[in-house]
Amino acid sequence: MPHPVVTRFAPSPSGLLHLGNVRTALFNWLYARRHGGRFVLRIEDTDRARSDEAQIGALMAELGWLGLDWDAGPDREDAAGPYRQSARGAFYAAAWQRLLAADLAYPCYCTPLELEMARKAALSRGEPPRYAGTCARLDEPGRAAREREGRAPSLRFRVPSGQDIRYQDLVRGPQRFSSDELGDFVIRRADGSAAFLFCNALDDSAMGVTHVLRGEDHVANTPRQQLLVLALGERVPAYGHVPLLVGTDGAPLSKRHGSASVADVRAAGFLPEAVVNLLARLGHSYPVEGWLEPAALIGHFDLSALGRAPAHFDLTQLQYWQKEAVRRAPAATLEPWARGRVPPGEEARFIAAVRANLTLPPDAAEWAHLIYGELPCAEGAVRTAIVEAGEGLFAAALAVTAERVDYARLITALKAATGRSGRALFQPLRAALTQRLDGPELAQLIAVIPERQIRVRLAAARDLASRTARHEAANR
RNA sequence: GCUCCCAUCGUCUAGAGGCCCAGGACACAGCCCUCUCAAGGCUGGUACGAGGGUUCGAAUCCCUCUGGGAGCGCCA
Repeated sequence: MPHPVVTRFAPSPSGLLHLGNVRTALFNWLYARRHGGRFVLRIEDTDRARSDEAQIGALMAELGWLGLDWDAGPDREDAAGPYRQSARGAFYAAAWQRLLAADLAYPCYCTPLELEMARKAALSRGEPPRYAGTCARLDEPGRAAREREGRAPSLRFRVPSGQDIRYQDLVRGPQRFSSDELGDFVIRRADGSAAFLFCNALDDSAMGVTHVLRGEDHVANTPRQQLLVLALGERVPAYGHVPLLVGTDGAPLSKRHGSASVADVRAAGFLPEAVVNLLARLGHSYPVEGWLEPAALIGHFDLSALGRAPAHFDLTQLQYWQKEAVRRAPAATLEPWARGRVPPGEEARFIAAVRANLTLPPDAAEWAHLIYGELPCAEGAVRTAIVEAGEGLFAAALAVTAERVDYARLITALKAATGRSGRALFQPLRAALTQRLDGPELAQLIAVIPERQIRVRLAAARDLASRTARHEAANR
């Protein structure tokens, strides 16, 4: 095994973990696991102002929640670390020195304002707004003069001219760029911090990353990063660019599409397995339909099955996978949905009774109320069902349940007493006991509704039916 | 403004010149099963963005248009 696969996820800890980002993280993870390789987590926190420890913790918690485990990362350091860029200053400084010494980089004294004006000017001339190379040929006196003006320089990489850069994109196939389309780019900001293009590429090489799957917004970065890595004499990883995730309307996925971040879907109560089953198929097709356990997700993952068109994230698809996930979830996963809403100790029995009717936690809350709560007076179709059945049914039911509640005994007795069966029997009973016409099997429900509530509800139904009957008789 | 990429049912997708008047899944509708809902089973409608080529033959190849996405930063 000459080249063990190493992939990575390199988020910047600013803001929430976006679904589009985790999808690329997932692809990298799947690819590494598929090939028995390593998956590493690197925190890109060079931009100090935008990062904080709490965010890093949250980010790791969310990845872990999804089941994406990493072999090395900020909490699992190894020889290739440190895995947070804020701790890699010395390493970057050494690289800048080497580039400077070889004249492959130069200080740039242009101010943000000057650059902005140059960009606008280029744009109005119909040219791409790339760096013009103003400081590229500055000699020592020129630099000294600018230093005296108090300008803090950034450091730019000197992009060679007239070079052809080609690479084989893992998902887009052969790519070709001319270095002349690339402006000299900043590798160290004026404040001394490392710029993305630079530290991202450098760290990938230093950490032995062999395959980089990332969003297609990085395609144009690839030739720059290759040039840079090559200039430093390091190894270049293979790159694959996956299309971005968009909302149902085709616009980039954002808040207004509902759930756009891992935090959102998690807060809504979606299970990680559901999220992963969906994400793994957005822009990637599996040869098998239906639910896949992590091992199968890994086993069937295939780079050549990655698509090149933007994929739409659709909440109704997530709902479907969620139902599948709930169906398979161990009781312990679902019990928290019940906690605090059902009598202590009843969680397991409650979940067992209603799980087929659950998709998200609010469903559990609703059923908990219908089962254990005080129900108001019946209305609408529920009321009609009760009234239509008549007082006798409920009176008989109360008689049979006076001592204890036994489902089989109750049904048998009611069939005998009323001559009713099937829908004519169950529907009014269901209506009286849950105030719903749909729901889990009655046997299941009766097993969890407290006996006292059963009698209260049956009595309420009986009274409602008799009151209505008298009322109608009086009106006649 | 310039450059690059993409384009099959509402959505996820299969399809790499004849196997496709386009297959599967989700969603939707109907039926069956069933005390109801869900699940399950069956059935149905809905798509190759448009126009030109190439070819005996095109969803598949080429061109134009249209639509979408991305990039051109001291943002990552």
